Amino acid sequence: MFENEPVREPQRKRDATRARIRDAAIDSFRRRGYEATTLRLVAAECDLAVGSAYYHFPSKQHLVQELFLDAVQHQHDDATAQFAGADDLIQRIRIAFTTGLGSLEPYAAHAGEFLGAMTAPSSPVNPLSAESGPAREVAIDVFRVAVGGARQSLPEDVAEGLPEALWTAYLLLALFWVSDASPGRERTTALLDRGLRLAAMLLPLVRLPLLRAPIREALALVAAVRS
Amino acid sequence: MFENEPVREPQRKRDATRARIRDAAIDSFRRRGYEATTLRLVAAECDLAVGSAYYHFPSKQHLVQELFLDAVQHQHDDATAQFAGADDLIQRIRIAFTTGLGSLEPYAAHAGEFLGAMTAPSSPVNPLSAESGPAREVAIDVFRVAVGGARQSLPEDVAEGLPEALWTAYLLLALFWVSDASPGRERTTALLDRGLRLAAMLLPLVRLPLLRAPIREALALVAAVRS
DNA sequence: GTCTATAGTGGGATAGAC
DNA sequence: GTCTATCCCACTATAGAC
Repeated sequence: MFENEPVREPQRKRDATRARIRDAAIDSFRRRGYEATTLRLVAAECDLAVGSAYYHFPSKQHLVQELFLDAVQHQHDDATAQFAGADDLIQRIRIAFTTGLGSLEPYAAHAGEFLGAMTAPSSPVNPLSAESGPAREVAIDVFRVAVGGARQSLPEDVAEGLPEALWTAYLLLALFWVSDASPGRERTTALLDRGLRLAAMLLPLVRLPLLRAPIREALALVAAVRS
Repeated sequence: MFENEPVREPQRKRDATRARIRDAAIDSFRRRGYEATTLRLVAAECDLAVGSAYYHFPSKQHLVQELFLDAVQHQHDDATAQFAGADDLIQRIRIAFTTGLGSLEPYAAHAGEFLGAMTAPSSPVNPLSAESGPAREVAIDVFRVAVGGARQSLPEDVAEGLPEALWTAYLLLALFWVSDASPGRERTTALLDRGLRLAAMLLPLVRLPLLRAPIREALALVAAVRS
């Protein structure tokens, strides 16, 4: 209230402990996956009691939230770096997708275990949940920059709806990626290639009068998914 | 080996017990949802011990499998009845979708809880898993009949790839439906309407030479998802 | 305000006796 | 085939130490 020190000191300690738990949990998620990561283990690796971990994070799923924030931050940084040398729309979209999947790569061995936590609508880790808002904003922004910085010009409604549509497509691709057991996840790469080739085919047709109505309808459909 | 009776009798008992557990579980899933359904409760409602339930079904998820088999059978029956009076392609596709969602309606209150069990790639309940094969075949067949019995004729490759593409779209619509909290799930209905309107718009364009390549690419993309 | 220690609940799943 | 007993987990409760 009247002094800074008594507040700031505990705050630093609080944050330091939080960070220790966070880092140990993320490390364990990478090495052991979601299910084999128990809060007993995480707490022990921090030399803390189980109750202390629960004091800082109300549930195991909230620790997964930290993982996603970390991953999306990496995606953002990697994409930003690669966007510098690319002005073609399709190429920039590819960068947005591949950096996203790249940020999940450390968890690839156990990726499927996280889906259960992610898909429950009541889960804080659900990509559409309020608690996932910050991570979601960063992710969508990557797609906004990808579209906005491209050399090609798009009809206004397409340019506006496209980033969210791409983010939705990215979630679905990640869903596929998780189940992809092919060597080097080549099936996911092939699927992405096909999607981008399709996009490249549709790009020149986007101003065709005959296709205006279907395109508007398709955009409205994607917009209806999030609203 | 050498007689029928000693084999057949236990077989009947075995099936009867299995059916009791199955029905009690499905009933509990409807009333209590996935999480609140415990095998202790289900076993108690069958006057059995927990271990006995596990003797017949190796996991809770295998009981969800029974639920899906039951639901898809209802979809199949309802759709078959309604197909009799409809020969328009779009209308038949609508029937396939609405009967599918209708078969899930009894579980609507707790639908989200099942997603976690469904999306884990290792889960037997995953729609793409080997164990889900029987349920999947019935479901895809509904879409095959919907397309095959329509008055409109389609290019051969479209007619062949469309049923699986529609089934995939149905899974995605169900994914949306699960999270749809709008009154009467009207957002899901609106989404389906939009999708069908889009399909109706594209239908007359399907033989347009300019669109042959993108359409083939789109079908190949969906086919790549299952393979 | 931060953390520990401890004990407990109830759930999925399993082992082994009968 | 069925049971009882048991394991390990996420999570909660609480009382008190620093």
